[in-house]
Amino acid sequence: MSGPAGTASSAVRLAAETWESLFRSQVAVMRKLQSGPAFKTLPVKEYDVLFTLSRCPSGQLRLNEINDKVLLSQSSLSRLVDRLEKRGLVERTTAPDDGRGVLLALTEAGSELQKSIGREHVRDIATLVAPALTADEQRELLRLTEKLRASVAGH
Amino acid sequence: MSGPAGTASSAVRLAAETWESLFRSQVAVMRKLQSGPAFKTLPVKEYDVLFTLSRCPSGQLRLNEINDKVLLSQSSLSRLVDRLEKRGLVERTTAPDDGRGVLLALTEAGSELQKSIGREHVRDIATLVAPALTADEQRELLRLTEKLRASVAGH
DNA sequence: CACTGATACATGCAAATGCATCTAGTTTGA
DNA sequence: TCAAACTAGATGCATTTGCATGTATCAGTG
Repeated sequence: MSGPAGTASSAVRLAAETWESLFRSQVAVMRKLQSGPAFKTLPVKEYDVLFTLSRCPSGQLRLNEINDKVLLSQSSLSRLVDRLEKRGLVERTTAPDDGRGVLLALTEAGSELQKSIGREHVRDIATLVAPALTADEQRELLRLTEKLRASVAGH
Repeated sequence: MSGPAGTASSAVRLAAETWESLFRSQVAVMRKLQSGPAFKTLPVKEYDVLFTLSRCPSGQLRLNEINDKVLLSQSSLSRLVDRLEKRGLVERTTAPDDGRGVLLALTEAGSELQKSIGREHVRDIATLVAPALTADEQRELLRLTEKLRASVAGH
């Protein structure tokens, strides 16, 4: 180890406590959000897929791209998409440049439902987050979590 | 609405983007962590219960207290504890002051396993978090997420 | 071009999850 | 004091999840 005695272990401890706190805050917020009326018609994870598609400029995403954003196994996502497709909220298309791939796109109904739930969802989020942190603190939290995410994603 | 036009809506947007970033970073980190070899012997959620018990000064927690920390329904936690109990990692006891309640405590084997997985888990966390954020940034992230959690938990 | 290995997604099946409900213990209030 | 309302946790059952594997396509090598 480098540095004075105890330095390495306290760095490890700080990282662990930081993650623990991030994780618990996520649990606390998510618990409140998913119990709200916005998700009576559609589970949060299914909404999340609709949301991700709605944010995408091209309007289409590969399943494996979506899988990076969501905490679900590949097979679970495949079946989640089955359910969305059965409800007419999304459409599967074979990727033009890769015969193995599947492109997913929102249908009109899917887009409507996403917007409808999204409006309420966003209000719920603000109700939880705005009283907890100042705007500056929110911006800092946004910056730090984005930095963490980018670093972790890039191995 | 108060303030100049647009203020309220941009406050809502900031809160939503902050939450989104927090959530995605949690997904990215958790995905890496749970795919590591530390969780071959025990799923993350089950480890989390052992960990929570290990942190508790009295060594015992009520099921409903544990349920606040974990993103699981009451019934799922009940059965998760069944599995831990079947493996001899925890013990259920009727709460002395409330006949409805159940106190959960680690067994010796449970404590051993938690420590063993915990050591590796903590190293994995540090490997992800330390290269991503400076110590000061980690402390700030810890502070902000703890503030958020506390605010949300207190309604 | 055939062949080997890798990638993207689907599917069979066992396990985990959540909703609704049940049981039992506790608190409330008339 | 006692019935009604409430709370903690367990359980039946249908849905969701993940692991292992299957199928189809792609990429690289001789």
